[in-house]
Amino acid sequence: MTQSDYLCDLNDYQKEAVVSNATSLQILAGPGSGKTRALTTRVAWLVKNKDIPSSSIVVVTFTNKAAKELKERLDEPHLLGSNLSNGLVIGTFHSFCARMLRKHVDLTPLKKNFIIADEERSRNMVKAIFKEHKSSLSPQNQKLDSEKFRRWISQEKNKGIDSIAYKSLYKNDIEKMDIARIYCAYEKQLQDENMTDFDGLLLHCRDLLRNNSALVDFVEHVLVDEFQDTNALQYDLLKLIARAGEKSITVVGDPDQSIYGWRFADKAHFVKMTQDYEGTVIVNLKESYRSTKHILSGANHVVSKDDKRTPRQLFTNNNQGVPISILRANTDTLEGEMIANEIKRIVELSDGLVKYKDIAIIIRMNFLTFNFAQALTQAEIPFIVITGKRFLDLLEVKDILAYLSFFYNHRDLSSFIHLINVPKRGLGEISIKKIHLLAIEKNWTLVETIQNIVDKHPATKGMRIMSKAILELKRLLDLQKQVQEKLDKKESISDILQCIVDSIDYSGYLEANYQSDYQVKSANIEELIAFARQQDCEVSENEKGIDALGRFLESVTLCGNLKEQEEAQDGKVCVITAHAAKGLEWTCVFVAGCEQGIIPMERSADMDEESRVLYVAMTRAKCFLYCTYAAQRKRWYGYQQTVFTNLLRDLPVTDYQRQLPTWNTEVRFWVSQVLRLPYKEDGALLLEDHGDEDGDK
DNA sequence: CCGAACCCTGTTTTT
DNA sequence: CAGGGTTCGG
Repeated sequence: MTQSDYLCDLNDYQKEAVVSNATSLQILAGPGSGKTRALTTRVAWLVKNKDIPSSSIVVVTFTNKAAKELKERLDEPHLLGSNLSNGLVIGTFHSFCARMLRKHVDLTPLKKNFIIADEERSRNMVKAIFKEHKSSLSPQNQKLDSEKFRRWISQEKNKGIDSIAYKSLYKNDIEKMDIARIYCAYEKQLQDENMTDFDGLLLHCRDLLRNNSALVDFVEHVLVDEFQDTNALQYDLLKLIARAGEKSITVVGDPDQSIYGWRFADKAHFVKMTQDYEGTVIVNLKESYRSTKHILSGANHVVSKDDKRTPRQLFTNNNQGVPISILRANTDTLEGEMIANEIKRIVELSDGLVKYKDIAIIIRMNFLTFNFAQALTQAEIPFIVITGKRFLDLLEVKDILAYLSFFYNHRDLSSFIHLINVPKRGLGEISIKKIHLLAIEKNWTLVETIQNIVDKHPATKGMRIMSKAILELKRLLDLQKQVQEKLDKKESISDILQCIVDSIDYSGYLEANYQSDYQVKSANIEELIAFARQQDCEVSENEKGIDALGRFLESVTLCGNLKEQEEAQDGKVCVITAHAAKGLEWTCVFVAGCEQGIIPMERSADMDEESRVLYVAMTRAKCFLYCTYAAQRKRWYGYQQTVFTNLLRDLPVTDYQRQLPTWNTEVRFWVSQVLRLPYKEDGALLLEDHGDEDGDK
């Protein structure tokens, strides 16, 4: 078979990974070693050289962003081109599972039109259940808050233990039976409302595949991105999809970048995989193209704190660069100013090499954003804060989505509770409870129940609900019917949203309840409708109506950030958490707040993971890396003394400096080399139109 | 059922 | 200090 030209640009390690015939392959990819390139090229190779139809290839990622990026890369003509890539199954674990469950819903405990409960719903649900069961719990457990229980439940689910299994597993443990009771009640509630949560998608899908293995007959090869982030349940799922080695599996990842332990991810799955799949081949992408030697060496020092770690041989042929700048400020405000000043200096002195968009401030915790947002605003530096807050988590968006959700799934109690007093309708907890209980007793949906209450059905005799409230319920029903009609007529989701917003006079509600934020919130609603309109265009004719609504709700739950990506570049400095920054890179990076208690975080369960978080943050930098800290930081109120992080305290002296990097012709020259930008021999740069050096376009 | 007054706790990271 | 929770009085 002739070597195709798309393999030419690869280095030896990458090539070995791409063309491996192993049925079980691990690609260990350190920061900047061409992970995405190896993965996408391997997919192209499987299709083009091994004649595997693209529809038999499944690519799983953890984030929507990663899925999107892979898809875009594969669409490029020199890899697959959009023709060949079309049939690929590519998406997050959650979207893959959701797709399977919808398609084979009859084989699952879920009912048609099930919806996915996001975290807030799940939280509210557990909170309510906890409250209800509180008195019957052991004294210790009564003192805990519902959030603890939710986490325990989630943990069990991600271990693959469902409520029934949990109950029987711990039937002799009084403390754990408290959890079991809440777990079971929670699951029952989900089922009653025809819902499942994020974890449930995976768990249900596992059961589905376990009992119906033929459903994944179509799969020839499964590829997994960021494998270090897999938890036990996801690992089981992969095993089911790959039929435990019968089909081929390729995983790509980096144990050193495993920073999701708190979400039950376990990098030990790399080892487990070699045990579970005989003849697993491991390829190490040893060359890093991203950072200078100084940065790589400093980062390596940090991650090596973990003595249980297998050492790596990551090297770079990049320039030595300058030592990492470790900068101290007296207060957090001054830290912000210091960074702002340095950003200005870089942009000025780099002579066009480094622009605002090439700079990031990476932080460990979201509450630090405020500090830097303020400093950057004051310095008039354009910036964007990537909060990780999802668009759909905005209250105003949820208000409207609750209506949509309720009209889609008539058993959706949590949406009903959410929407019933937005705007105020004079129904309190008691009335809602009555409606809920009646619905359960008669096995009516909530919509049917309300209908019967309004119609004064004999069974509702004993219900004492205020006449004003009855009137409001009637109006709600009218809206529901109107929406149903629109769905039957297959009208677009955006029109339906608009109809809901108008009919409940939502802007009036916003105006009355939020004086200052009113306009922002209205704009967000506009944004939601615009997003729906965009989705409307992508839906095929025969899928309109109720199914389109289901798809819309699913995509909006599973993919929280609708807009952040595009905004990210655009000539702005980026303020971002280490977790959100994984997979990204900038010419210049400030890792801010390098203090004991912040990095490593005070009550982190796993200190080794903390060093990996810092490792990830540091390895985002290509040319310049600053680690900054403030001797005093505002905590909740008042200032607190801080100390420099232990993780960086013993960096070898050659690896850091306590001053700002110098800029001169020589520096600009090696920077242009590391960035792979065009230059002249004499060091004068050709900077016109070098385009987007991040290479992700 | 609602709002005002009061008490408490307490700052991760996110599909 | 703030935001969520609880209590109490209309």
